[in-house]
Amino acid sequence: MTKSRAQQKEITRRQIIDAAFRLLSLDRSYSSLSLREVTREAGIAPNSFYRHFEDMEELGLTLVDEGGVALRQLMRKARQRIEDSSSVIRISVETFMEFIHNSPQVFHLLLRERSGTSLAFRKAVSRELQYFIVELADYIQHRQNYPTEDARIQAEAMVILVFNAGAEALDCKPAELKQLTEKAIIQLRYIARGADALSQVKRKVH
Amino acid sequence: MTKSRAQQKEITRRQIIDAAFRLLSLDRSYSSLSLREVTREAGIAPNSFYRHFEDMEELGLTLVDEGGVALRQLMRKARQRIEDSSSVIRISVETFMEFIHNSPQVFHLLLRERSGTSLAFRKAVSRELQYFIVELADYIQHRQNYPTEDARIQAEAMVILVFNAGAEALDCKPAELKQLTEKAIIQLRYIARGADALSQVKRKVH
DNA sequence: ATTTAATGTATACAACTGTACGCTGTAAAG
DNA sequence: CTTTACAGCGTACAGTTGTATACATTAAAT
Repeated sequence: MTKSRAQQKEITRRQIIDAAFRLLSLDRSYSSLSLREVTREAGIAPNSFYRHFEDMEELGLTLVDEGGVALRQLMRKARQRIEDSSSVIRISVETFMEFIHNSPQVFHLLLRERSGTSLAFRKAVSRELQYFIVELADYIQHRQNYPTEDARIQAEAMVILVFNAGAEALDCKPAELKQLTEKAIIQLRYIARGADALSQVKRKVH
Repeated sequence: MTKSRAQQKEITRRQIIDAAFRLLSLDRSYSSLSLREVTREAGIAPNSFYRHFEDMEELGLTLVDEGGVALRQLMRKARQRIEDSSSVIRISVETFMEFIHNSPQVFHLLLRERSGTSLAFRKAVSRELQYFIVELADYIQHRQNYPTEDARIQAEAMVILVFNAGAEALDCKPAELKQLTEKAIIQLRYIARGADALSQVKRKVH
């Protein structure tokens, strides 16, 4: 049986996406990739690219999307692990650091395009981050019943700090990785504790 | 009197540096600039570039350096302002946000090259950040006499969060800027308060 | 069975890049 | 005054880029 047209197209599309991910590394950002480079890596003719994406931008947004999905899947597993453990913070941070270790390309993409030159990219990455922030804020609010706004501000700080620890992890030796994780955990505990203390003050005043 | 040779060279060098800064914007990162583009903006011949810098990388490192100097100068002014005020955190964050507003190009550069493709750039930006972190850690340690390590972790979290607020500020409407500043201030207070609480626990245990 | 439509290719081109080479003018050194 | 050294320019070249156009193949629609 020969492949259907749609199937074959999907295969080629995947080749392009995978090729692009493969090309990302410590010293290669998405914006530094050329269309031809991607098609070369994918093993197709330059013009064939246009049969699947209008732009390098469109491909990039697809990558961000896929990266986001992968990240969310992993963090869902983290939540399962949390149920067996005492420390939410520790499990979450460690899971995230594992993700970065296992698929650094995805994190490279998100990290760099978060402050990149394309507004569409920035928005896309921001959306992925918001996903985590909202979820974490819900968790916090549900657990400690803070005001919504406070929970969100707290969640945001936490996500940013974990993200930052990930960024540092990319450049550091594997030996220092553990230390980096511990640092992030301490930082999140500062925030959790501080938010706790300050929200109690608030309630007394009211 | 005609200009001395060294003087004229310095002038041209400045033209290159200024041109590069001028070209940086929301949708133009340093790594996306070409050598020819910079020389065009500077009003010199492409080859003249080499009389002053070996590389675009060398120019870029110079820009990071200059940006760092400008930033440090401003924060020194902030410290003067602090003496007249009660809130260290508020003054520092507001001063930083003003800096970003006044010279966004410098911040763009630091923000993007912090996670860019050049190791030298990343190290250079990291050095600038360390400068703030160490200084802030000293301040914290002196004021609350924390353990050195704890103060550093706390300072790092603070600097990261302020830097992040700056990143968000670049993309937001001027009206939301105030709100962003307040958010960062709250986040830093969480950290300050949390670190306080946790270090007291530590002392009791010892 | 014939036509249609779409995936993929090869060729081509103009734009842009970094930089090598050689020249000019002139400040500085002798 | 003569010589040297060097900032700056013009030309040139090979390499890369995005993409327009035309064409081949073949699954799907008629």
